[in-house]
Amino acid sequence: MKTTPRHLTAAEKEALAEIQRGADEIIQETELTQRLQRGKPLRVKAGFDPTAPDLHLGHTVLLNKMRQFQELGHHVMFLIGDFTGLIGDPSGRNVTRKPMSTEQIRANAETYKQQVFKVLDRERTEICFNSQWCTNLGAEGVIQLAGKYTLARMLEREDFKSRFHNNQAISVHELLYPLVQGYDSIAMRADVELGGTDQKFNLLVGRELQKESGQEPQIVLTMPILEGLDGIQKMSKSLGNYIGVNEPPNEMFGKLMSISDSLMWRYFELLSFRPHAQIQRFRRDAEQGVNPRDIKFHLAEEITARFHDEQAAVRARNEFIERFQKGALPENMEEKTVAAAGGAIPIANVLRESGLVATTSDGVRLIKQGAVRVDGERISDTKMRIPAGTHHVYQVGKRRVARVKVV
RNA sequence: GGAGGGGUACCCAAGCGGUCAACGGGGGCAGACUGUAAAUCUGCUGGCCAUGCCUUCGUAGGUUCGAAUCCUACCCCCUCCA
Repeated sequence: MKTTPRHLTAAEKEALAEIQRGADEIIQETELTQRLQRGKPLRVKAGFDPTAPDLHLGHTVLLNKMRQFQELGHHVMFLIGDFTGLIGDPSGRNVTRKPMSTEQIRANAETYKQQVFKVLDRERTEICFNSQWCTNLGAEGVIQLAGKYTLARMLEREDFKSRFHNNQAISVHELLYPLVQGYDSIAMRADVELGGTDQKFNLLVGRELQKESGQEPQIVLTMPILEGLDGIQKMSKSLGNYIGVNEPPNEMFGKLMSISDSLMWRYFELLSFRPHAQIQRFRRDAEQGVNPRDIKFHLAEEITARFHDEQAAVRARNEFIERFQKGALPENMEEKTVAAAGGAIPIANVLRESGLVATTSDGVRLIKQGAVRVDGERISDTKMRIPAGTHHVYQVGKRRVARVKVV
């Protein structure tokens, strides 16, 4: 039975637009508008696997959306899947995931908490652990839960389906994952659940289970998966194409500046809090010949300020300009001391021991390629020896610099 | 349980007695060009006490002057049949 739709007020329209921003899919949008019109704060759930203790910008896409809900006055629940962590989310996997130990999960949950409040409002966030209600489910509860879903429906899920067809193992407990996640929605009485597009199936199971238990089904809102620095693969730590929320300002700023122009718009869309109109204006500026680099500065500064502060961001920008546009040396260079055994030490060893290169062989290679400078002077002699008692600035490529004292 | 195929450097993938520290591609790094971008071109992409030496081709042995390449055993993965 549907309530007759009435026109949205201006404020409601604005709120809806805000919620829609960047979202991949909203199921069902009409349900969302209806619930918004009731004027009651929505209970918004987002679950996190306690497997990735170090958050990167990819994770923050979801956090940003949660933040938006907070600012619109809704109740945001940050769920740490400490119980489901015992199963391991099979989403997007082609192999069974190894379950984690309880200690690991607890430790990871702690690091999560420390990091998420750089985006979320601490005062308005409820942190939940699903072990709270899942532990008491018991064998009986699990069986009841399992009775609400069928194997055929489980196999609708792409990763299960392909594993099944390819004769790859699917452990029975993996089938429980979506069910337990759905049970969380019931326990939390979620109005909305947020997740990445890869979570769509799990989120939909939540809807189904809520319906069965007599609750209004949650609205599912999926966010796109953020591409990493390469602009192609998803941002992930293991691929090394990420920006960690705990990285120092210069690193963060520099990495953001290194992304391609097209990726910049994607980052604006998913990571920036700027009003949409302003981003549109940036786009027009770029089309009219404004150097995209200068627009990227705004992005890099905004993001760096979010995870550090405005001052740090400004400093990072200035240093970036000094270093890479003007070619100056960084202000705070690392100071290293290297011991020369017999009064002098080969340059490749200086590079290795000061951490500028990984191995002496690598150092030798880089010297041959003209990547090494000492006090700004390019070095070509791979066998050059550095005498003790000297203090020089060593550079390898554009990014690696250190002041090294040889003793 | 039966039959067959395969495990090579970060990943994919050649090689099947010496010329192999191992073709090629991807990725990465560096140089040129630039806006630390993209695109493009070029080089590099085991280690070290460095014109030489040492260790790598699933693991352990063996044959040989010499093995990633041949033999034996073991471990792991895949395909087909039951």
